[in-house]
Amino acid sequence: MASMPAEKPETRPYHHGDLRSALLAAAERTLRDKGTAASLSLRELARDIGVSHAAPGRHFKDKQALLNALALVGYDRMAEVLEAADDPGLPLQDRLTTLARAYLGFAIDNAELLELMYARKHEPDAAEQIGVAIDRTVGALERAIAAAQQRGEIVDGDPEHLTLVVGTALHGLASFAITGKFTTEAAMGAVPELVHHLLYGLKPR
Amino acid sequence: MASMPAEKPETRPYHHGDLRSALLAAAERTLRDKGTAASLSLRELARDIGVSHAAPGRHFKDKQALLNALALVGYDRMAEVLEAADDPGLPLQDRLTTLARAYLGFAIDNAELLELMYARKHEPDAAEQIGVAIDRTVGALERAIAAAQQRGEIVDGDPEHLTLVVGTALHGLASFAITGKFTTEAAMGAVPELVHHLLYGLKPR
DNA sequence: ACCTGAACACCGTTCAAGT
DNA sequence: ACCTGAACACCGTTCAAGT
Repeated sequence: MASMPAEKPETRPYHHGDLRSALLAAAERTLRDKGTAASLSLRELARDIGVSHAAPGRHFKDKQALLNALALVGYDRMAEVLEAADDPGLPLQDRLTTLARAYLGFAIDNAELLELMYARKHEPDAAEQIGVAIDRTVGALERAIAAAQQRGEIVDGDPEHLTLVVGTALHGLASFAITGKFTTEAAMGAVPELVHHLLYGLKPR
Repeated sequence: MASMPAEKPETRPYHHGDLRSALLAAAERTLRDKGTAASLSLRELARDIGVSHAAPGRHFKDKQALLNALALVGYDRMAEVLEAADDPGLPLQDRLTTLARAYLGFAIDNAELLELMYARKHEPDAAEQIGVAIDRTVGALERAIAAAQQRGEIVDGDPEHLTLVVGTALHGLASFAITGKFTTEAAMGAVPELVHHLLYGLKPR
């Protein structure tokens, strides 16, 4: 028995419960409401939960530490969404399109969280944790591509490099969608064509 | 004479000069030093420049307004860099690689600014200004692709859609580089292969 | 171990008043 | 028109003290 996934009971009295996850949950809710991490105050969080304003300091050394933890939550949830959406039985193009839609949908529904997730952090330990979280996220994509490659449906080459092509494009599209460059529908609608172009290239065949 | 581009003298006494651009310049410097917009204080900016802490309020209604203006500066500068880097005489693949390198280089050198540029803003007027700025940025890419298309070197289809393929991939790669998923060298090194895959596709020919 | 209360050194924003 | 000074209502963070 290596390590069990952390349990997250849906309801819980925080009067004496575990403040850490209460803070994370409240922070996510507030972030979604206010729309920006700048207008997120530890003191307000503490007030909402009903603890003293100094209490958060026991669980997060910093406001940034809370934000980092929240970003990690986001990565975990995104990985779950992608893993759930992946269907190895599908033909390559459909499989990629499905994954792309799942990623884009998550990104649009969690725009505020995404902003945290994609923020630069220099603190080495947080960066490392986020690194493995990203790898897990990209994992589903990489498996789809490696499988297709073994079937000869994809060009030879390092699967990691090939995954990068699709990964960067999806990431960029999500970013454009979030920034408001596209509507949700336009972004979602662009997915099939994007996947097609990635597979068949911009040069005439 | 429609509208002249704003003049920006390099040196200037701010005691009585134009505070607005002094604030923007100081903000960019501080942003670069501190690394994050959260640790950027209007009061500190005012102190550095030598005006009262209420003075910035005359020029930016909000801290967010300053940040928005700074993002716009970033877009303008990025568009300049891309337009300067574009060489219409180059063969398609080289031309795209050059543009990609220029974009990536700018992104890495101006990571803090990029974070501002790619932040979601709901304020309608700022969003609109940023929209046109993005279009200008993507313009160089779009011209390269449209030209190649007319030469028959690129697949038929809406040039805007085709540009999106390259644009999203570059944007995503820059984002990965900034987040620290790649070193600068790794990201730059990945460019030629990425462009190649975009042109020739992931499916075997 | 976990939380509180008070304290410190800051903030952003507003607004009358000055030049 | 542009800036100042004072004031208001907040912050994040620390630290002794409580339970």
